[in-house]
Amino acid sequence: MSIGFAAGRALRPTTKVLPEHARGHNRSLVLQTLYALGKRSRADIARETGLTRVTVSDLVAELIAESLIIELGQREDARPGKPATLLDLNREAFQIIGVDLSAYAIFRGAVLDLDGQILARAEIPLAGSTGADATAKVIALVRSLLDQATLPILGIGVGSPGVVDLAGVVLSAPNLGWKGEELQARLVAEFAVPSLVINDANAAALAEHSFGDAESDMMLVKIGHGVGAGLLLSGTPLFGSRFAAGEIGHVVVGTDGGAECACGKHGCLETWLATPRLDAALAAATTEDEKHAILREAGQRLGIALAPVVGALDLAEVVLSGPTELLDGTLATATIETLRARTMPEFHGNLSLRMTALGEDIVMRGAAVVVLSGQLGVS
Amino acid sequence: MSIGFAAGRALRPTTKVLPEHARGHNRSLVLQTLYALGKRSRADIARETGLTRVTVSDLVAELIAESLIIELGQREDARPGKPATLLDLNREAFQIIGVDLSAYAIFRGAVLDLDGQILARAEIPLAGSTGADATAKVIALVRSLLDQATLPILGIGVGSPGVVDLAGVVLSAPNLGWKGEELQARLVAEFAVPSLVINDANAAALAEHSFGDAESDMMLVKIGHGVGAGLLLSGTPLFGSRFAAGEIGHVVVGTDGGAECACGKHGCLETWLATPRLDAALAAATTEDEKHAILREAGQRLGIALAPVVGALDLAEVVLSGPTELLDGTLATATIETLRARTMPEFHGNLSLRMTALGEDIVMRGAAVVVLSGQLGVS
DNA sequence: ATTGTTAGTAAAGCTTACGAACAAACTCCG
DNA sequence: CGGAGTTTGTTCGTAAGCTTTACTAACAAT
Repeated sequence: MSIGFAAGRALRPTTKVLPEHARGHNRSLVLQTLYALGKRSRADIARETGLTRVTVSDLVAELIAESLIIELGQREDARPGKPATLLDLNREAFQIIGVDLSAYAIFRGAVLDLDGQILARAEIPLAGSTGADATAKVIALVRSLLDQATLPILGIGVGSPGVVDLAGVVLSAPNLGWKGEELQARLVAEFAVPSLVINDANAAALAEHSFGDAESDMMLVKIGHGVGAGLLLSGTPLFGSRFAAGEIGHVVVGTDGGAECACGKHGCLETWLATPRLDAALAAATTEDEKHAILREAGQRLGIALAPVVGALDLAEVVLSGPTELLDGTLATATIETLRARTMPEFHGNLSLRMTALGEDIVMRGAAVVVLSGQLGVS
Repeated sequence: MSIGFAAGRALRPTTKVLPEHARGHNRSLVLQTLYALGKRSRADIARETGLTRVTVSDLVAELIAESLIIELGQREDARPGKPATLLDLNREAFQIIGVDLSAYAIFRGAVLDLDGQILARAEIPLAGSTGADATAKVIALVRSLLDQATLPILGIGVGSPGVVDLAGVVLSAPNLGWKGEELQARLVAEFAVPSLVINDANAAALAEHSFGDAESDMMLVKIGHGVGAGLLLSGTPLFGSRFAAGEIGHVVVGTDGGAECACGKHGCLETWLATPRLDAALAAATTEDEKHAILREAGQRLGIALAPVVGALDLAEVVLSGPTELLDGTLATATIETLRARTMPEFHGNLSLRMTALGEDIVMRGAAVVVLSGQLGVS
């Protein structure tokens, strides 16, 4: 009496599932195996997935016909039995457009290969554009990237600030003046290419998971002009009941006041950590000790705000993304110390906090992951 | 190129899926429809699930053969066409054992019907038992409940305090002296009945979702001798990377010290909210104003701790479970006011906080939900 | 009585995955 | 060198699952 597909506890079923859906799943499973583990024979894939060689051969034939997989010739090493024919994702067949709308005053984008490597870049200054003008700049940026692509495009991925729903509608992005902007639909209409729009911090979290060997339960805190977070739970991004998960910039920290925020409250996380505020405070400081104290305070505030989240979600890992010169060092150290001091050591002793190694490209690469995941079921 | 079964974003596939799994899913879908919506004809179910009448008939025949569904006879109301044969879950066919190990100094249990109604109760004083003795008392309690059951048992559900993994091993429950206690396996070995052990707060959250019309993204905060939480995200309980999700009792609250906790830290959530502490503080208070202030303070502390969690997860609802005389009123009011003041009104303005209506039976009923969900895919 | 509608079933067909069996191609070892 | 054993990948036939099509049964409306 086995129910549902989730391991562990059963999910409440909500929609019918047909055998063809199961096939789609198994198809992705084959792609996933090749994507993650590299060159493999059909028999290897069968062993790793639990499917039979027959079924794998069938799926592989279909995928070869679609040019998603290629045969690489026979395996070299000498061993008994008929030599295996190696397969791999056809990594030379497609490219991906990744776009990052979260930087200050500039939209950035890149052409990436299926492994997430950046092949070409483009950017366009925002120059104060909002609303429809900002949308036009996104379109222009994507167009210039498509010109630079040298292979067919698997899809367009966009990491946008603000609240983004599952249909890629930017429900709210104050800085860009968007409210209910149907960006994903617009991209599909404009370019007739599969397009996916997702929140910037969620994209970053996915990038860190795919390319930065992050754990499956992690939180990525993105610090820039604003402060936001992306949450990965069991490897899946969390969207929240109103698609506003991770919007922690305006959560009040501590019980002792704090500076006034643009939102009207006092002591929001952003008042402690947004880079303009930090830069200003550091510029006003005269001694190294003062600067040190400012960064320590900021790190502690972040730790105070994150402690309940880390505890409630039992997170294994927190990753910071933002200007290294501000975050790495004193600030990060203060954050992890505060986090450890305010949570259960038994449960969270091996909690780790680190900077992302993906730098400024994290959102673009995360946008590429969204495309890979959405189009191939791979990540 | 549709991938995966999750709506919205694709999941990374991890295991093969066969047509028979799809059938299990659709089977649950039929049961779920009858469970949630009540009496229905085959044709009704077909319309609601999207499956064809043929497939529904086939599944129903199988379920009738297993006595999980019964035919109730023809629909009464007059309308054109052949009269429909109404079906329903065979609610008289099975009963469920639900056990709550989270109360102070006592284990409680009940025999429940498939609708979660309590048919009989039993309890056994803990009398200081820990370790194997405590386990023996669980077994004894279940045995006495099985004696009271009047129908075959669908399964045994247990809500245990502490950290419980997906195999029903209580990894850690300090008050019961359990460390790696394989309670679920023990119950199966002892009674040869499907058994499921889950964390008490998670069970409570599931009960609130199934019987207390809670939203799908909610947090249930359980306040008693300790403080813990159960999180439901898209209707699914969150377990966390080390199965310790919801363990917020020892998260430090605020930036202004606080009483010393049994864990060694100062200002843990439990030092503000655990019922023995609250009772003691209230007993020491002389005036009504003082008592009011104590409850206000406790509520505010809870709000301070929950605000980052509510913000990060974009929760729509927080439910409190525990002694009504302490929680309902001043404390709950202070909590929701604090929560609102410390989160984004745009996103969380319609956040609601309320007491559970399920009272002391919440964990037992949640344990029953776990059985229903695990055995039938229904909840 | 005729017409039209609804419920449920039967038959046939398609898709998907599986197991059995086999040919090809290799290594190993006497 | 040549047989034995191993491994790969394919072919063939089968079982399971859902769909479409077509049917019968049973009713209301006219």
